[in-house]
Amino acid sequence: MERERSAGTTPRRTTLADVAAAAGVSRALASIVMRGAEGAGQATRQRVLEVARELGYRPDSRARLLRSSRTRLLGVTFTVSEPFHGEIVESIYAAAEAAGFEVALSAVGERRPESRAVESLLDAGIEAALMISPSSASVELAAYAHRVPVVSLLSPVAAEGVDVVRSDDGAGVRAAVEHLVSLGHRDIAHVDGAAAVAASERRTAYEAAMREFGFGSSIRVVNGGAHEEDGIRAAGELLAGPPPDAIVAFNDRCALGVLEAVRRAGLKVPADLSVAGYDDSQLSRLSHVQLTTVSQEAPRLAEAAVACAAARLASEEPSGLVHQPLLVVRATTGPAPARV
Amino acid sequence: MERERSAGTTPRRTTLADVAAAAGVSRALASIVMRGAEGAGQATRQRVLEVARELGYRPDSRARLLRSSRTRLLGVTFTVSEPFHGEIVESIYAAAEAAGFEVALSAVGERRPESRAVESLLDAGIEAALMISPSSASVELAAYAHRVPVVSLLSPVAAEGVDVVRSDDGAGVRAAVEHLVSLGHRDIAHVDGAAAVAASERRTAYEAAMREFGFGSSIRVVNGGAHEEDGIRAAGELLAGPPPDAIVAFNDRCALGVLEAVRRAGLKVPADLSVAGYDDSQLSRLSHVQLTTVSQEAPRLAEAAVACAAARLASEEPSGLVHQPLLVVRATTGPAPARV
DNA sequence: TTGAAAGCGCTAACAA
DNA sequence: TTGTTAGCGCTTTCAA
Repeated sequence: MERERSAGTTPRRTTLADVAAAAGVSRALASIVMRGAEGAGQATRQRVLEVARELGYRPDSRARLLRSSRTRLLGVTFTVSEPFHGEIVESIYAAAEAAGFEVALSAVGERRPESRAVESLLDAGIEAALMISPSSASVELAAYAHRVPVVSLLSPVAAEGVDVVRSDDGAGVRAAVEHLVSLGHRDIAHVDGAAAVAASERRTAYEAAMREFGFGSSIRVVNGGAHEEDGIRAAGELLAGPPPDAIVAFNDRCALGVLEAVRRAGLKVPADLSVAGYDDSQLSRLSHVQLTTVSQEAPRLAEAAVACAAARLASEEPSGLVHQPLLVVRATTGPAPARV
Repeated sequence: MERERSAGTTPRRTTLADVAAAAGVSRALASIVMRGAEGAGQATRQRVLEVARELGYRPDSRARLLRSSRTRLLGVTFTVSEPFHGEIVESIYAAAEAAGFEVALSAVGERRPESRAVESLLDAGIEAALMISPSSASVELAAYAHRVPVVSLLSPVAAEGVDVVRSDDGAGVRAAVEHLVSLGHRDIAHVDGAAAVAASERRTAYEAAMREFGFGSSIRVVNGGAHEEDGIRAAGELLAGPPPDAIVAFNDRCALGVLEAVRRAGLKVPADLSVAGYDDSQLSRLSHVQLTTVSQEAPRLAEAAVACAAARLASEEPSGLVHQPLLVVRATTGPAPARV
């Protein structure tokens, strides 16, 4: 079965020149119309647009990208195996579109280092890079930032010229602890994120909050991590001794592991023990999970990141880089059990 | 703080012309060397490469894409909220690189229809499109296929000119059923995928396998879906009456829901009831899940898809489009309980 | 083996 | 308001 597009027969794609010719105007004018730029009369505009639609014209992004100084293209690096990154990516598309930007995606994975992901975006002509949880060293990030504005999402890296958009983890953790305290819990433990991004900030905030509420003496931090396995292991350690009243986990995936271990140990959640996560990921919203967690509000984070990039491109100072997280109370936290 | 890249100061990126000039050759020759094409002497090649490295030259993909007829760019559409898609994407990067292709990603999401995802790739100059679980109608797919070779991954769509790369779901489900039968199970139920892609094929295969093993009379299909919630709901229905020996779920996420409901009903897995999933997703591999499942082997699927696209581009007939899945036995299936 | 010339499809100065 | 003229950085004939 021969296809239309097979060797030789390829029906050339409609170009701007075709549209211009059919509408009886110059290419430049057609370009102005297609871009919605000013400099064309009402009548012409109508006609060109009409013709373009009839011919099924679509601008060639390669040519556009090559030629224009303002590509209005935003590069995004994300880790393909992180569900929360996916949520942010989706929101970035929406925010970018609203702000008149296109989006170029580049995945980071086990066999695809972040450096390659960024380089390929740079080669593609992005105007700014949004990096979700960047893992590159500060010097590398600074080098990228030397080329285009770089916005780090989620991770509070300190690199010259890199803007950090994130939610206030300290406030988020504090809110979780406060919520548990208000439910009567005292012996609140923390399963931390170990070497994960933002782990130390959350750990510190947990300790500060415990002291603030007068439970400095019951501070208990266990080495955890960012994934389910880590939560299970950490909770295992925690339950080897007398169980705490409640556990604040580094993130949702970790919290899921904690929940699993806690239930496996025969304890009821939240009757015997409350658990809180962090991220408000889709996982936490599942009907059988109903995890109390802290939302970073992906859509707003994405908006802030896009706005930040836009500001830098307009040589303005970005604002609203730190966003206040939101406690989402679901079913894994409840009143503390009556004390002995 | 002024940045180097701020207004006016932008240090022009090194171009091929710079490299050519520095190496004392023509742009054309430098291009040949950079592409690794033939037509340059050993010495020249060395020198040009050296100079390029010194100057930190990186080819501009926009220009390259615009000019060359063979862009060697593969477009990939995927759904950002589907973990399994992510696994495939990662494997596609590896397979594409091995085959000398670049990859352009375009996400499909709730607010970003597949049509937009594909169109943007087309505008970017892709040579072929790999669509993971495409949801577009046949006519649309056929229209895309009219422009570039289109490969559908996972979903067995029937559209003119679209190649389907997938694993043999029938064989996979049959293997799961056979496994359960060999463990002594008879009353094996199926929670199907409802309207999900490939659901009907798996359902049919389940029924066929049950008949094949002589348990046609205990065929039991419950309306499920592709996500955890669906599994919970379906298992709830199933457990309203006398529970089956084993359950084969549409996919892993559904199986996770089934597991949850089963355990909530006080049954032990696999002591009281065995559960099998489909996909061998990362979820299924988690230490506390250890789900018996059927692997579609993402890396091999990705390789096959890339090979298929490459074949089409070379005007050859693709082969190896249907891949044999692999049963992965973990901890959620075990011997049938002793019968009454 | 090398180089000169001609564009890919588009945008951006400028002039009319 | 419109059209003309130059390219963006690269690849691709074609001739030397």
